[in-house]
Amino acid sequence: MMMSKSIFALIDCNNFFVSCEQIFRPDLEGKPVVVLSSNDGCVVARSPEAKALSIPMAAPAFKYKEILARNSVVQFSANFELYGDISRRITEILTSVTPRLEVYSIDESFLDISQLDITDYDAWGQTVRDKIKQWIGVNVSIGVAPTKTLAKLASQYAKNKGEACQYVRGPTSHILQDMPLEDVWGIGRANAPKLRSQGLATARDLASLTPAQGRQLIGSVNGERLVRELQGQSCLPLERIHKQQKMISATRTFGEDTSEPHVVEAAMASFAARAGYRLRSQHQLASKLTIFASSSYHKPGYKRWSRELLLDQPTADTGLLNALANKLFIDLYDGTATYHRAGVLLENLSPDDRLQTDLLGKRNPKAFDKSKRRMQAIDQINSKYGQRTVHYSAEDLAASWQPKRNLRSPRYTTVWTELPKVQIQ
DNA sequence: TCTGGGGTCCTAGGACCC
DNA sequence: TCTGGGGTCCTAGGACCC
Repeated sequence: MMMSKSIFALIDCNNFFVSCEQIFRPDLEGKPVVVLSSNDGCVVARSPEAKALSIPMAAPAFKYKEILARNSVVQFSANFELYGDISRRITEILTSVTPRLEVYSIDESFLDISQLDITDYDAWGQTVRDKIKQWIGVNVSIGVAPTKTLAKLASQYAKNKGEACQYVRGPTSHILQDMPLEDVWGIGRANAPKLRSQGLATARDLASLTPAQGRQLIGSVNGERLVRELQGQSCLPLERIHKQQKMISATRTFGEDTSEPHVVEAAMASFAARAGYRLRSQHQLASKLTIFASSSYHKPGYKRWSRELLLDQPTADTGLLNALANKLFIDLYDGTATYHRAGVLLENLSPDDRLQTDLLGKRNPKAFDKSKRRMQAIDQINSKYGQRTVHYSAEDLAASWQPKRNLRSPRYTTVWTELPKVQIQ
């Protein structure tokens, strides 16, 4: 039997967060623009003009204050409501290209295009790019190859060259020779120097290893898979089925450090509410709850505290999560620490459609149904009238922990009061 | 003064069991 | 000298991704 050869396309949005901001601010086209992480701490997206100023990815904004000011770099606080909505619209277009699609991250999707009748990948890529540019206003770079790892590499190359699409047929492509091994998907900070010390330098060098050497040098099955993928042998299938998440977390660095227990308690209550909401929207229950708090990693005496709890009955009830998180915090609080960051983690997730009854009879289906209805009511009200219309009073104990995002743009597409205004003259 | 947030997977090693 | 061996399960921590 002939196996048809797989062909993947990776569609990668260029400077995605910055591109989203520029959709509604065309006046910023061609200008240096950056988007900052929570608390306006780090640079997480840069326009080409900002990259040209040698502002690195993840640069702490305060260290680059001078450069940002001197070059009139326009700065935004991250606006994830907006980016998520733009991302969803791009996914819609890609789904019309082929339903065989994997949304890999907010700004990247893999398509399985093996079954599409394409004779000229460059022309096909150009069409897809033009459509997304015209309908959404975001530029993408596209890589086409027989494996996901090669498609990643190809799109990276296209982006660097300012081209719409790059096709990589296999490991002998010159593109592998020009690509430093640091840029290969799966080679990170720890492995790159190790490989360099072995005399390896490029993607081509990695592709010339045997799978066994890959396993030995990079470690574990990942190393073996990575080498095979670079050689053109597809090991990473398209993951179409929406996988259930294994963990849900809500964590924040505070707007200002605090020693006040009630401030941290308010934060924990908000984290529990946020995590609980996300748990319910995925129709899951959690039976492990962890809270943590830490001092600043960048100050001497960095310390991290955590407490965890296994529930004998899985839940998605914010009220309960809240109460338990608070109990854990009272146990954790030592009265002397200065807290910089904290969070709530939910694990041991299971589907919420059936509540397993246990032999000891600890589980109470009636209480479970009541909680479920209560949470549904709260979620419905909040989705109709806006986030936090109904919330737990513990969240109101303090607001000073909330991260600063003074430079956030309007949520143009998801909040009525923040719609773009059009002026007709 | 000021350094993000949210994930996944893998492995080593300890606990435990027979 | 020498102290069983083999299996499973769980967790912590590392490495990676965007």
